[in-house]
This record gives sequence, structure tokens and C-alpha cells, in this order.
Amino acid sequence: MNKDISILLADDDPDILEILEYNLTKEGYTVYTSIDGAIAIELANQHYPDVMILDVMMPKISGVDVCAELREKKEFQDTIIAFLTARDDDFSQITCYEAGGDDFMSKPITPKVLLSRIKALTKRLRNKETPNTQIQVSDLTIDKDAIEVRKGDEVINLVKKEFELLLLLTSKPGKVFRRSEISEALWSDDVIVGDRTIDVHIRKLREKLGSDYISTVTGMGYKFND
Amino acid sequence: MNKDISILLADDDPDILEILEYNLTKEGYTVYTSIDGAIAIELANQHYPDVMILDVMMPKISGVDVCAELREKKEFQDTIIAFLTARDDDFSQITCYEAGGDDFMSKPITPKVLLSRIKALTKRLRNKETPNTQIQVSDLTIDKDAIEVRKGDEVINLVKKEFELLLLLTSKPGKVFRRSEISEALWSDDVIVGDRTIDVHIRKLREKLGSDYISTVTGMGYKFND
DNA sequence: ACTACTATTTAACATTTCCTTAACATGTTG
DNA sequence: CAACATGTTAAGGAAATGTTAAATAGTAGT
Repeated sequence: MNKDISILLADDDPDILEILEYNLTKEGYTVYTSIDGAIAIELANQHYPDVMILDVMMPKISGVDVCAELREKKEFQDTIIAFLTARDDDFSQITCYEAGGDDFMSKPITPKVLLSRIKALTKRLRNKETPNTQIQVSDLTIDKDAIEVRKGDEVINLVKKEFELLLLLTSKPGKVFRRSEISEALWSDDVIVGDRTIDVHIRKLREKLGSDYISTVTGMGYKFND
Repeated sequence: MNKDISILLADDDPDILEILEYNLTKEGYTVYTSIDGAIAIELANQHYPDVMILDVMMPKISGVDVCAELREKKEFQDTIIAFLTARDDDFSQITCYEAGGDDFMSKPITPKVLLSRIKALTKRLRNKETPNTQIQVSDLTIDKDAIEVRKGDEVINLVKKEFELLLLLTSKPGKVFRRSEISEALWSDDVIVGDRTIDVHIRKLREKLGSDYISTVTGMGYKFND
């Protein structure tokens, strides 16, 4: 469920890293870990994680400096960066936010709290997925979103049942779908359609697409030619 | 500088309210205050603040309940809601995040820290709302801020539901939105609208915009033609 | 709280679209 | 060429959508 979200953890304490990595991985996040700021920057530039959890106190480069440096670059403008620190005083909080941090958490922190915090932070991130809505088969483009089929420039308008039937057949080009399979896929169990019904829909498809796409295998069913 | 950002504060301690209101107002935010959860909900529905800072412990309705209730409604999906509480234990933090909270702060909090926290929270808000307040689709200009649509020079006045519906459809021109999607986007989960309700809104849109923009895909839904 | 007003939803009915069927034609297989 | 499977056509009816008016909910002003 969180497969598409990656998190970079940076902390100089290997124990903390391990605990957090374990818990985040278990939730389905992709996790990168680093034990200092320099490695964190390197990993960030390599993987462009969605979320970074930075310990403020780290050898070489502090979390705040990591954040400030990355925020300079356009690629990290939308990365969510949160800080983790033992020092819970005003000064360091403000420093963190000024460096461009999005959140601030104080140690000790339980994995449970960290998780719900990360969920809150990524909630907004989540809803910009662009699933592959277009399918290419032979010279046809099937657009599931637009519920339409294009053949070159020409837009072919199919009605619901025709579209569903085409989707089924093209889901496995070359495979012969027997009538029973088609019936199962297009109609609910309690509906029993007459023998000619499927034929008629096939005919409409052939009429609209051209007669070369779908072929009949007598006694077996229909298939979409690849 | 923060003129365009409004903040709703809810806390049962008038002193805290006053201190925070003073400091936030000084920074240029528009501030609303309420001493309990009921008033907070009322004010929220009236002003649609960008940020809400809720005390968890409040008479009548708790901050968590306020958050949960508002999050039900689509209008508050993007509102930033942060909690303020004296109880800093795991349990209440998780409760807060589960209720849909974006941040969690523990009292006592200095105005300075609160300010930098709010800045971090609204940072994302700021650069998301400015650029695309106007959308161009075919020959229509949709202005999210002014809630108005222009067709050439002519201003077309849409009411709220019509506007929301148009926004949804134009968010992905060409994509067919099924009734269930439309229903989900325009109404909260607990409201079930009758079958003809969506049609009527579509009809109004066609009446006002012209009938060529929105087409029906029988059995599937509606789409905005691109 | 009352009124006037607007927005939203519903219900009833009209219309359109499309799915299914029946009847018949044509094709395919042994 | 029989027996069966599939193609074709048009028509009836079911389902989806369009339309209208009226009921209801929500808002603003007094």
C-alpha cells in the first residue's frame, strides 16, 4: 500500500536506524538509511526520496545543513523533510523550520508515533498518481479513462458493452475466449443472456473497428488477433 | 505578507487565545478565535480558514472530534489542522493523526515556535494556490478564487455545486467520470443523493455553458470534451 | 424569529439510448 | 448435405438519462 513512497533515514545511531528501518519497511515503504549527513546527501541525489527523516546531530554535516543544502536545489523543493532531535528547545526548532524543514520530532520517539506522523505528512503527496490508462493493441489505442478507442486519428465511439467486450478480448490478444468466459466477464451471475447476444456485440465491434481484428474460432469462441 | 492566510484558533483558555491571536495578527494572519469546539466548527464552516490550531481538551466538543467532523466534508480536505495539547503521550498523538490532523504540538508553546511551525505548515499551501488559480479549458476560463467562469468576455455565474462539478470534470478533460466518482467528490460519504441529482446539475451546467462541453457516455458517466 | 431569497434535492414524467431477442440467413464441419 | 454454429437484421422493451416543477434546505436581511 505504501509501495510507491520512499523514505530516507539519517541518524548516527545504528540502533535507531535499524529499528526505524524495520518498522517502515514492514509498512511497505522503501527505505534508505545513512549514518551521517554526507551519505544522506549522496543518497538523496541518487534516489530522490519522497520523505527524509534527518537527525539534527550528526557527524560531518548536521541534519539542518543537509536540509538547507538540498532545499537549494529545485528537485528537492517538494521533498518532505522532517527533523529528529534530542534537543527539544525553541532554538533548534526554529532553526529547523528556517532551514526549510516541514516537521520536527523529538527523541525518544516510538515507531508508532513516527509512522502516524509520516502518514500525516505524506497524505497530501499520495493523490497524484497517474496510472496507465491507455493500452496499445495492434493499431488501436484504447483509453480506459475516456472510454474511447482511437484508430490512428479517428476516434471510434463504443458503447458500454462493446467497450467491455473489447477490453476483455484485448486483455490477452491471441487467446480464445469461450462464450462462457465472455458471459461471466460481462454479465453478473444471475443474468443469462441468449445465444445470439454475444454474437451481436461482436458484430457491432467488427462493424466499428473493421472486420480484421476479431476472429471466430468455430465451436470455441472469439479472439483478438495479435 | 501573510494577509491571505487565515488561522482559526480554538482553546478553552482565554489567556492563551489572546497571546496567540496577538502574535499571529501581528504577523499579518487573519485570525479567528473560539473557546470551544462547537464554536470552532461554526467558524470553520463560515470562514473556511487555511489553518486550524485546535486544543485537544475543550468543553463540549474536543479538538479531535472537531477535526474528525470537518474532515468528513470535502471542503476541509485540504485545510491544515494542527493540535495543541498538554498531554504529550503516544496515545493522544496517534489519535490526533488518525482523526486527520497534520501536526501535533505540545503545550506550553511559545508564540515564536508556533509561528515557525505555522510557517512550515503553510509553506506548501502557499506555492500551491498561487500559480493555478486560473484554468483554461477550451474557450472557458475558470477562476478558482473568484468562483467564476468566463466564456470569452461573458461572465457565467455558477452556483457552488455547479462550479465544483465543472472543476471536477475539467480536472481531467476527456476522462469519463462515473456517477460514483462524482458523488464521492461533491458529497461527503454519509450523504447519498438521488439518481437524478447529478443529472440536474449537469443539465444546469449545459444550460449555462452551452451544450457542447459536457457529453454523456451512457452507462459510464460524463466527460468534459477536450 | 420571520421573511424573502437562493441553492439544492427530489419526484414524476418524457425521451433517448442501447441491450437483447427472435427470426432468418449464411457459414462450417464431418 | 445434414447438423450445428455463427452472422445479420430489425424491432420491442429495459435501462439510463433528460427535463421540469415543486419540495426542501440553506442564507441573508430585518
